[in-house]
Formats: sequence, C-alpha cells, structure tokens
Amino acid sequence: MNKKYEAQAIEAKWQQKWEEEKTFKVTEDPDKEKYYLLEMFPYPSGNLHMGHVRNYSIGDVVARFKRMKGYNVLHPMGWDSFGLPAENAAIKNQVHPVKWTLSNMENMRRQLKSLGISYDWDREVASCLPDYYKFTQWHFLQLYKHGLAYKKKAAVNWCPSCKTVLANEQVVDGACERCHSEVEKKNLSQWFFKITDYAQRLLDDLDKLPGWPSKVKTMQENWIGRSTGVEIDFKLENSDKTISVFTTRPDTVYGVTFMVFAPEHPIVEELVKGTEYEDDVKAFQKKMQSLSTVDRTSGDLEKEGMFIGKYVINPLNGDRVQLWITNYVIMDYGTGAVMGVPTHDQRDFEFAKKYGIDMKVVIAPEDNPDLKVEDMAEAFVDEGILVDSDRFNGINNKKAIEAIADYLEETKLGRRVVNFRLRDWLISRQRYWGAPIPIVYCDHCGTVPVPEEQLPVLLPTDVEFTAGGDSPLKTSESFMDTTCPICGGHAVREVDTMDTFVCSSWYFLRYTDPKNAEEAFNREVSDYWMNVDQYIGGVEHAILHLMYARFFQKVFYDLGLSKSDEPFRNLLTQGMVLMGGSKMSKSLGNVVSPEAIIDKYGADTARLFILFAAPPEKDLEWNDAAVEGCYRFLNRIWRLVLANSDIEGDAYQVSDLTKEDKDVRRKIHSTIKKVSEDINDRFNFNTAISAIMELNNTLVAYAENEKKNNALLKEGLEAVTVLLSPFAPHICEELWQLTGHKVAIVDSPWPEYDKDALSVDEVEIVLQVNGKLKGKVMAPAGLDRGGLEDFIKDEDMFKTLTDGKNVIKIVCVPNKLVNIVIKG
RNA sequence: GCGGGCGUGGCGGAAUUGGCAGACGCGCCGGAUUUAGGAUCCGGUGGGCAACCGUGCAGGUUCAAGUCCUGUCGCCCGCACCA
Repeated sequence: MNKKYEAQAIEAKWQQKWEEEKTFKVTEDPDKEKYYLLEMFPYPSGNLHMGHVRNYSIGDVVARFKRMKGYNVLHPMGWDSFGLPAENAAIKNQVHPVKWTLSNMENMRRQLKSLGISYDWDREVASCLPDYYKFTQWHFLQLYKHGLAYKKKAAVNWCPSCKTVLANEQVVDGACERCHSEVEKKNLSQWFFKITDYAQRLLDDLDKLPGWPSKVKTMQENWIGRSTGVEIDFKLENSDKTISVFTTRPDTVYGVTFMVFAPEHPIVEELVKGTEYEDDVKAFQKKMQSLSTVDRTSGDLEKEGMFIGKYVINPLNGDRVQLWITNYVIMDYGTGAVMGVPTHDQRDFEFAKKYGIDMKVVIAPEDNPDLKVEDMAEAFVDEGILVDSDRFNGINNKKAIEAIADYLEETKLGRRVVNFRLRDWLISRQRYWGAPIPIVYCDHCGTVPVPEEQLPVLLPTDVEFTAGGDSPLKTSESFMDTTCPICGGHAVREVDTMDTFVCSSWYFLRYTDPKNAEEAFNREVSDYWMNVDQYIGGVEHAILHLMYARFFQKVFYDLGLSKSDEPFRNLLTQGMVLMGGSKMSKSLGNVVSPEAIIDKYGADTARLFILFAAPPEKDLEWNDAAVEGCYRFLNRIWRLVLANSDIEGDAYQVSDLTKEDKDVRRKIHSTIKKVSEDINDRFNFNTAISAIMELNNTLVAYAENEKKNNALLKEGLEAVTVLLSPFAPHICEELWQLTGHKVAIVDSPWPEYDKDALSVDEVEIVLQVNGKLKGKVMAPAGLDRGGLEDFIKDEDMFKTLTDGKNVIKIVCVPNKLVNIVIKG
C-alpha cells in the first residue's frame, strides 16, 4: 500500500468516531477494577497553551494504557470557570462574564478534542454554572453548620489592583500572586474556613501518601509549619494581668531581659493609655501600618522598637523585664508577644545591642564555661550547658528544654503548646464572578444561612462592573433585598462571593456523579470511583489547591459524605514548557500555539514530541527541529507498516526460527516489557518512546531481509502499532484499520510479553582488567560464577591479557562481566 | 538562615539493583537519489595522532563509582524576623 500520511484528515476521522460512539464513556461497573485518572481542570482563558497540552497528553497515555489493560477508566474534563479574568474582560470589553467564559470554554473544548484526549465528555462540569455552584454553596452551608465557616473582622490582605482580599496562600513575597501588585493590609469583616482545625491531620496524613512527590509533601509540611514549645505566663508588674509568650526555647528562660509585642497587639494600647508613652506608641504603630507587607516581613528590615514604660516579672527567677514593641514580632503567630533572650537568639541580640538592653548568658559552650557577654559578637545558639539558671545549672540545654517545660507545667506557670504557621482560609472575595456566599443578614435575626432548599443563590445579571472595592453584587437591588428565612422580615444578602479555590476543592467528586440534581455527589457512586488513583498537574498548585482539596475531603469524610479522607492517591507534578530557557508567556513573546503545531504536523506529532523531549516531571524546552523529528518518525512508522500491509503468514513455530529471527522476536517482546513498565511503573514516557523507535529501526531492517519470517514481521508491526497507540492514538488507529483489523486499537487488549522470547543462548561478556574495559567475549548464557570463570580461562583473549602477569583475583558476574585483577 | 532538588557530548536526554558511560532523538559531517531544493535512504559523529582521558570540583570506599560516603562550588525551587 502506498498512501501519504495525512495527519489532519486521519485525526478528524477518529475524533469524530470517538465522539459519535462515545468510546470513552464509563459507568460504574462493580465487576471491573476502576481507575480514576484526573488532570487538573483548566481555567477557560480562551486558548489552550503548551502546558495544557503537556498535562493532558501525559494523562491520556496513562488513561489509554489502563483502559487497554482492562480497567474501568474514569477520565473526565471540566472547567474551573469562575474567576477574575472574566470580570476584567467584562469591564474592558462590555461583555458579560458568563458570555465570555462560555465562549472560551467552547473554543478550548474544541481544541482539546482536536488533541484526541480520551475524555468521557458526558461528565463535563463547569464550576460557574448554577447546577454546580449550587453545591459549592451547599458545602459552605455544611461547613457553617459544623462551625467550620465563620466571619470575623481581621487584618486581611488586600490587593488594590484586583480590588479584593486574598488568602494568605495567594500572597507571594508580599504581592498578589495573580497581578503582582503589592498587597495592603485592611481591617475587614470576612468569611473564613477553619482549616487550622485540620492542621495536625493535614500534616500527619502526608504519611499516607507515598505516591506523592516528597517535594510537594515537604512544601505542605513547611506551609503547615508545626512547632512545639511552651507558653510561659509573665505577671505584669503592679497588676493582676499576665502576659503569655510562646517559645521553643524554654531552656533560655533565665536569660530573658526584655519582652516584645507586635505593634498592633491589642494590649499595648491598654498598657500605654494615659501614660507619657501613648503618643509615641501611636506614632510607631502608624508607621508600621504604613509599611507594605513586603517590607514588613523582609528579613533584612532594620529592627526597630520602643520601650512602653511597663515591666513584667520573670516567673522563674523574679527578674524585672522591660516591655517593648517592635517591628520584628508578628501579631498572628503564637501570642503576638515574645520573650527576648539576646544572648541566645540572634534577632534579640541585634535588638538589644541597638537599644542597649541588658544581656545575660545562661547557656555556655562545654569548652568555654565562662562565656562573657562582652566577648559575644553574636548570639550563642549551639548546644551547651546551662549556667545562672538556678536549679537547672549544669544541665545540657537540649535536656533542659524538657526539664523546664516539666517544671513550668508542675508549677502551673506555663504549658506545652503546639503552634502552626497555617492560618484559617479566607474565602470572601469582593468580586462578581464567583459563587455567592449563601448567607443573609436579617435586621432582627442577624446572620442567617440560606436554607438548603433555596439553593442555588443565583448570581444576578443586573450588575454594574465598575470595580470599586465593594462587591459588584451590591449594585443589584434585586439581589441585595431579600427576606429572612427565619422571621420573614427584611434582610440583605451577603454580597461577597467565594474564592474560586472553594469551587476546585471538590470538583473531582462531582465528576463521579456529574448530573445529580439532588446531591453534590451520591455517596455510593462516588465511593465506587474514589480515590483519584492518579492526579496530574503543575507543581504551582502544591500548596493552594492540593491543601484545600485535602481539607475538603477530610471534612467530607468526617461528615459521612465520603469513604476517603484523602482525595488523591498518587500525584504527578509535571514540569513547565519553556522556550529559550523561560516559561512561555505573551509578554516575552515566546509562545508556541498548540493549534499552529496541530495544523502543521497534527496532534499525534505534538503529543509525541512533548512526551519524548523530557521526563514528565522535568521542565521541557520547546524545540522546533525536534518536533520535526517526531513528525519524521511517525512518517517512518507509517511507511513501514503500510509497505508491509499485505504480507502473508499467520503463525510461526519458534523451532523454525533462525538466530536472526529470534533476535527480532526478542526485541519485540523486550520492547513490550519495557514500554509497559515505563508507562505503568515509572511514567518514563520518553524512554518508552525511544524503545518503540528502536523496535521500529529493527523492523525496518528486518523487513529488508530476504529470509525474514513473515508471521514474525507481522507480529512486530502489530506490536509497534499497539505500543505507540497511547502516545499517538490517531495514526495507530488508522494503520490498524488499514492493515485489516476489525476491532479498534482502543478496544484491543494491551499486549503481554512472552518470557521465553526474552531468553538467550549466548551472552556477551565484558572482559575487564582492573576495572578497565579490554574486550568482549561471547559465552553460553546462564553460567554461574564458577562456570564463567572456567569458560573465560580457556579464551584466547584471557590468555593474552594475563600472559606473564600476576593475577590476584578474577571477579565474575554471571551473564555480564569478568574483571581480572592484576598486580604489578 | 532552614528544607528539597539538580549538575552527563554541540543540544534534549539514557544508563531501573554499584558492573560496557553517552541508548533514542535533534544538530552536524560525508555519500546515494534529484536539474536544483525539499523529502527519503545509507554511513559517521565525546575528546585525543596515540597510549589513554572523560559524568561540576577535591578526596574516600570498592575488583569495579555517573550511581555509595565526606567535603566543596554552581544553578533551580519552596519557606523565612514564625520566637
């Protein structure tokens, strides 16, 4: 057969067939082992980029492979379709966000289909549609009901450009992670989810996730930031009040010479009220407030502070301790107050030096028991022995941490506590394009949750998109004015919408039961599919999305909605697609459009390149010439298979095969083994593809062989086509059909390798002298150590190499190598 | 500062358990075919004339090290005045 490889025509043909026949539609089937494969759903920005192509190509190889392996594969796709860009587009172009979003979805759906990814499109979800966000709101109500959603006034992160508050996780280096504007602090009343209640479990259960990259687990660990220490109560001088501080170093407590508060600590105002310090303190607070978050939290910031005129008493030694305020203490960690031990903490050291505060050594190095303050150029923070610490003198400081903690608990002067860096999740957004928070404020009854049967709280359409700082929902009278579900009196609606990360924290469960109008997801159905067996996406979601989704899943588990307390069993974080060493971006002008590549070479080439150029978790450099190379490879396969499409021969007897035939047969079966293992165990698609290329090279040569065995060649051609099909599904399906197969490749079983075909009669033995390669010798396969040594001693090459030499030792590794150790 | 990762030809990368370094592909060189170009096919391609030398650098363990250990340099990522 002589036919040109026309990628676009072939791809359109098979994509249409898959769509019409709903090839990838799945339903729960208790008789089949399920496999839930999920790629992170995209934000419908308008166009697919190469990062998407990479993400979904990786997923599709696994999905198609598992399907051929006989699994009941759930492979869904949808849209994370609430969010700011839609609203910005609305302001800029006077298009309603829903219109903008839906048309983007349509375009990207078309682009995804042109890649030939094996999705069950009947399960498509879009988080911006009422049938979805109805349940996002329902989840909010469950959290509210169980005390996990609450409203409080707090200093929150405000992005002046996006005109909304941000969660801590969305602030990167003091700037908005979206638009990179400097984030301001604002005192606002906002809704939070109590993720801190789950801090310990979110931390502990990372151990349940051996299939996650340790990098991601470490990042989450750091973000949760558990630290153990003690809270110590210091009595305020001439008062009944006590002030508690958190410390991880109770062993230094005898060295406390001052105490510092965060400037915004509420007690400060109380302490200085009516004193000579009041005005200065207020000025200092104002100055700190005007600092941006970036400057405020930067480690290089000059330490500043002031004495506020009061003292506390050290509960252990009765020392009188000055009270200060400073810029280096953070209000929302620990108690917002810190004990100052300049000799054994570098920050306190710098602060005390600057302001001339007393210092007192309480830990000395073992080799210098008389350490003097005057000799110190920096704080002594290494291990040492306690001095000047009363009953604890002479104890190693590591042991003293426990001893002093015990003593504090016995005397009720303090207690062991655990602190987390993790803060509650701020979910209010002063924006339109999100799920409305289902809460009303009644003139009489106060904060009232919307009854479940009244969901969804629909987004109104009569809204003005003049971004002002308040939610645009406030401009809709029809939305705002409502009645109280309890008393029927006048009430107004909550005008903030939810952070879009709320929507994406449960979408993987919705896929299991996407059409359910009564429930977010049916327990029985979702239990069949959960957990997600393999989740694939960018590492940029390591903290935000992956932490929030874990939190939600744990809540669902606790509320009896799901059997699982972790959502994603295995996680693969793919690398970025780079061009010229940096991430493809419009501003850098280094974007390669997937559509252009598909138009030029076809989807199979695009997929093949992106999978071949680098292992999935590494960054990938785009290379036009290498794309061309992949296209050439597909053409070579095409020509090879079609050139031999009419060969005769159905079966062969292994005993009839020549040595050369057997080598080809071994190559076929070792390739089946390698490709299967590379896909299934290691996600090493690049080496799987290179193995297929090798097999192709072998078969090209074998096809030219006059004495070839036709049935064997046919076996090889079928193997190469099937093995390549998860990577380049369209061309393989076409070749399969052109070579007379009635059942499509997608419905064919994945091949099993024949163990016997891998066996060899003879092996090449590497001959080394003192570890250096000297030559190679053929030997019978399967010789043990002794047998190999006997065999090699009869070889001429051995005799030449050892002639007249002092042979100390011969190391034999069966089937591999012989190393002759020679001295002198 | 703390935590994690990575350094291999001109390039992307391979070497799965300590056992032939550089698979596969790109690029490059030469040849065939072609009026020419493209496409295709064949051969070559780490360095060195060679002995040999080669996986960031310096040591170590081992019969044998890209792989293990110690130190060091460089790059990337995460967290960071978190008490």
